[in-house]
Amino acid sequence: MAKSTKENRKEEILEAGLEVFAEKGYYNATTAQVAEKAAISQPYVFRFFKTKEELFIAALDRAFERILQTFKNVEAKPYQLVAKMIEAYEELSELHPNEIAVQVIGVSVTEKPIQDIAKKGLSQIRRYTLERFKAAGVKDAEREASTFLARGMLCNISYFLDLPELIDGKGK
Amino acid sequence: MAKSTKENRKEEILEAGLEVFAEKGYYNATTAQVAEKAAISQPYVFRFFKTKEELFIAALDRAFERILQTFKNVEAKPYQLVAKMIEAYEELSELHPNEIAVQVIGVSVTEKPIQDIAKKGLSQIRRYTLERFKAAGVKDAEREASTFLARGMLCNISYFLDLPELIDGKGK
DNA sequence: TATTTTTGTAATTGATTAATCACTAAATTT
DNA sequence: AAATTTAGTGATTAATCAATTACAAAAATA
Repeated sequence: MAKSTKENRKEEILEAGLEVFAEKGYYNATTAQVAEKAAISQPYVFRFFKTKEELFIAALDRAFERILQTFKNVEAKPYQLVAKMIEAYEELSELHPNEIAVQVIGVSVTEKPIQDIAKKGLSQIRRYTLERFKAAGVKDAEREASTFLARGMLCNISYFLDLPELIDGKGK
Repeated sequence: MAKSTKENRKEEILEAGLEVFAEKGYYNATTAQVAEKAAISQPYVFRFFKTKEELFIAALDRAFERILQTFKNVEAKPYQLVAKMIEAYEELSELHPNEIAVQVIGVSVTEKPIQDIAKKGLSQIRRYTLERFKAAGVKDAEREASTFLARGMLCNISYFLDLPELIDGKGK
């Protein structure tokens, strides 16, 4: 059985944070709830993250990092690239639903340092997708990339609000 | 010069609320800031809206109501329907930027009564758009409607985050 | 085994803010 | 002009919570 190292503890708290933030949002989540989920005392959270904001940033950053990495791992022949990327996204959102929720939440938080992470995340995804589309010879790559991003965000929202009707069931 | 009737006052507070919420988000907006912008005392806000939540709901509801109405007012021949609707949306977002911001904010607030308004608003827009597209004989109307909604939401986010690069400059 | 470092908690604080209360002045009605 | 309703404010409260402090026990080290 693995011993609870320092990094290990930090990871547990981050994971607890993801859960609580996903459920309650940034402002309604309390550090006490995070602590409880991580099975430690409330003040101990601050030994690993200086502020609640810093903890949320770590969570948001992970969410964006993972989705970008997921896209980078997609291998596909040009003609099936878009389909494969959608597939990768769908897989990820089943595997890490909390990270999806945190993305939605992060976008409308007004604290500057958090907003900056959200901006960076969205920018990177958009940039990477565009490059990939271009390289695959996708027609009208600019538009396809922003539509791809847009539909992805709407999926996230639809998941977060529990409003499945927002997206069309049967894909094109 | 128009006298300040009761309805008039309520309207002023709602307008002030829209401004403050758009700038600070739901949780960071204080009723004192709303009051200041409306040039009244903080407690007086509560004579018109029982709670801060109720004020936000009124603001969010107005935002969704306006966008739906805007779409309903669009007249266009079938082949130019989509273009006209995009045009209408763009006009509206220049005319009422605060309502756009409030839509983004409303989507990730976790208070149930607020979330319900957001769900209703999105649902209605999606439903109406779909009907309209179908009636105009748009091919693959389901998909076009959700793409339309998705791109609209991404526009809102891109506006709220001040991240214009998210959407492709030159429309197709 | 004495000392220091690490891991952890209980108790407290300090700031914030929605909402209420207690009240006054001005209109309006009788 | 007395009585009542309407419009409005200053002061207060009650709750919440992020963050700090002060401490204790266990582990590691000398």
